[in-house]
This record gives sequence, structure tokens and C-alpha cells, in this order.
Amino acid sequence: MAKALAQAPARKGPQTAIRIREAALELFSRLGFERATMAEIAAEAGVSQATLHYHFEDKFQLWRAAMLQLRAVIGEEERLLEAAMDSPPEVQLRMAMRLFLQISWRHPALGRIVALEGMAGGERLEWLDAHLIGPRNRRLAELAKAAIDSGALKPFPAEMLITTLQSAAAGVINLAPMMKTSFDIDVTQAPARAAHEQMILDALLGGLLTDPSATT
Amino acid sequence: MAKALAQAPARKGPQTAIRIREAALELFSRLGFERATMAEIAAEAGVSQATLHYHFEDKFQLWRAAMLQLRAVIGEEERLLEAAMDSPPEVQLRMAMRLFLQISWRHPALGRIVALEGMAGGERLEWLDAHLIGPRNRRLAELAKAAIDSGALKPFPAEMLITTLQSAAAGVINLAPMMKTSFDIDVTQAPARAAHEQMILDALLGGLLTDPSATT
DNA sequence: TTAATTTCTGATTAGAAAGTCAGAAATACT
DNA sequence: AGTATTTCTGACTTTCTAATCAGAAATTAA
Repeated sequence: MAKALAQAPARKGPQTAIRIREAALELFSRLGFERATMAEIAAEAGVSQATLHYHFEDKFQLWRAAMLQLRAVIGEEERLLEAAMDSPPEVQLRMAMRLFLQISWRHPALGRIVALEGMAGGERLEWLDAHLIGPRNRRLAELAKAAIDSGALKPFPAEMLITTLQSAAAGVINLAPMMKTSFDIDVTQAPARAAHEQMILDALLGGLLTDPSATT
Repeated sequence: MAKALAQAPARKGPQTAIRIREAALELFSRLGFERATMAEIAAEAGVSQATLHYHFEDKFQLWRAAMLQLRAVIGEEERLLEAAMDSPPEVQLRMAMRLFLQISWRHPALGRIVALEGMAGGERLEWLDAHLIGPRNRRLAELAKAAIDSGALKPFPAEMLITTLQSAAAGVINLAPMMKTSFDIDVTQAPARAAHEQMILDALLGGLLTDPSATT
């Protein structure tokens, strides 16, 4: 079932499991768990359906494996934030927002997954909370509380604030298909992305901070 | 199949079809089209699965029927907005946001549906755009453009702005299960809802308007 | 009451999707 | 070379779900 010894893989290169995870991540995040079928994922990865079951026990485990790929992404975010741990909380918060935007554009699957499972609740949300989003959510909430305590941020409930900021930042990215359908706008183009980043940082933090000029 | 003559209904009262639509709306909006099964909807409505097919041709038509219930909601929003058509655009926009918040709390299904189908794209998004969300989206974008032209709003791309405002406002509402899981907060309680409304209006429009003190 | 109509259900069917398995194909080891 | 191991696949089974249908139950109309 799994590789017992260190050995170069056969047949289709060492990338098979990786390609499967990537295909799974894309389809799971865009369509949700049940709408994404094993057959589709297999086709997208260019392997047979049985190969999926060779590498991954079942659909749920494939889903978890795909999600764990996002941990590297989260990890990167965390590392960059930790480097700025000595800065005032509102500066850290602004940096977190900027990071979140960049990462969301590069890995739109994360935001879509959170939106999908965060709405539905259930087993997969529990898993996501434990392994991916929970620690980050609570860390960011603490950051917001600190910024509020220091008087830099308006005193809104920190948890709602964090969720709202993330929803606002991910909105246009997640809803790219709707932007195309309703407005005939392709937001994935570079100029649109730049305008979006500008807008989110300017509009949201410009409105939330008690003294917007404090941070760049 | 359908009622041919005006006649009082039999058995389970005239409410059967309505109850089915309500159950369908709740499940479709929370879980998405495929994850919501006909059996679940039937159970939730307290009827047999076959009854669903008596009242509605197939699953997609049941989905559309459930969505059309939301048109009354949208209609209410539109009517109240039209009453203020002579106000300056930024006042209308603020009123639209306030309305959106109230309606989203009362009918959380709308925001969830938009989030679900707006991410996935496809046939149902096309239908939603044509029958529910497209006209409203485009009207709000025009409103934002007018507010920008008048100098009341910062010059961001109007379509992104509208989508972001709606995403921000609906975020906490849609992600209520995640708020519970990650923060153990039940945002459906009245005090939380009031704080949320306050936060959205203050934070978002306070940041976006060039002169925040202009509107109440 | 009787007949007609509408509403509803249990039983069944057809099809899709996840998951299994024996064995083929490729590679690594000796 | 030959053997062992890993990787992969086609064919199959099982489970789940939408959809069908004949007829029961309730109601109305006569």
C-alpha cells in the first residue's frame, strides 16, 4: 500500500501522488467534497480511478491529504508573521492582511475550502479547525484584541472582525465565476489583482484603524 | 401533476409544497445542490420522497422553486431602495448595505447560495444570475459608480467593491458554523447580530467614504 | 352514496459513484 | 539474466440516490 523502502517509484514518475493531490485540491475546493467525484479527480490527474485508491485509502483521506498540502502555505504565512512579532499589533495585523491577500491569490483553494466547509459545518470543518484554520483564526483574533487594547483598532468583537476581514479579502477571489457571469470581468488578470489588493488594504484597514496614517 | 382546478387540497394541508420548498432552501443553501439529498429534504419536510417528485418534476426544478422563494426577499429589498432613489448615491449605498445586513440575518440562505454557486460556476450560477442576483449586482455596481463619480466614494472598481462589501457583510453570517467551531461563539444571538451590524457599517463605509460623516 | 380528483406513499428501477481485487507493467535488486 | 517490489489498471461489487409507478388515502362534487 505505502512505500515500505526508500526506492525510486515505477511507471509514471514520482509525481503521481502529488498530481492526484493537486487535482483533488482544485476540484474539492471548487466543487466541494461530494460534487467532486473520484473519477473526475483521476481523469484530471491522468490516472485510473483505482490508482486513487492505491495511494489513498478512501475519499475522505484523499481530501485530508489534499488539505495537508495547504499546511505548507499556512506555514509560510506563519513564518513571515513571526518575524514581525515585535512590531505593534496593528502593524502585524496589516501585514497579516497583506500576506493573506497574496497567498489567497496564489492558492485560491484555501479560501474556497474555508467558505465551503465553514458554511456546512460537520466532520470536515472539525478536522480543518484542528489542523489548518483553527490555530490561525485564534492567533489572529488575539492579534486583533491586542490592537484593540492598545487603542489602535476600533473596539469591535475581535473574532467577528477577523472573520469579516478574511471574508472581505477572499470575496472577490472566491467569487471569480460570479464576477465573470454577473459583470463579465476576469478578476484573475494581474491588473485586477493589483487593484483588488489596493482596495482591500485601503478600504478595510483605512476604515478600521483609529489612526489610519500610523502604518504604511 | 399540478393542480388543474381551483380546489382545496387533500391530506396534509395546503402547506405541503411550501414546507418542501422551505426544507429544500435550507438544505440546498447549507450543503449545496448535490450534498442535499431528496431523502433528507423529504424527511425534513415530513413527507415521503415520492411526494417531492409529485410536486416538483426533478431535483433541479425543486432547487429553482426554492430559489424563487428568495425572489420575494430580493423584491422587498428593491422596493425599499427604490423609495430612496432621489437620495445621493452614497446614502442609497449605505441604505443598501443596511438592508442587505437585515435581510441576510433574516434569510441567511441567500448569502449561502450565492457563495456556493458563485464559487462553482456552471448552470445554476447562470440561472441565479438571470433570475436573482444579476440584476441586483449590476444595479448596485451602477450605484457605486455614481457614488464614485460624485466624489463621495473612493475610486475603486465598482464591481469589486460591491462584491467585497457583500462578502464582508455576509461573511460572519455564512460562516456561523465556523465561528462556533473556531471561537465557540454563537453569532445568531441578538446581541452578536447588533454588534455585527454596527461593525460592518462603521468599518466598511467608514473606511470607504471620502467623508464618513456625510451620512448617518 | 357514489364517482371523480387530488394528494400522497411503498416498492421498485436505473444509474452513478465509491470502493475492491487479481493481475499486468514497470522498475529495482542480486 | 532472474526475482522481488512497487506502481498501476480493467473489471467487478456494493452502496447510495434520483426518479418511476401502481395504487392507497383523503377530499370534493354529483
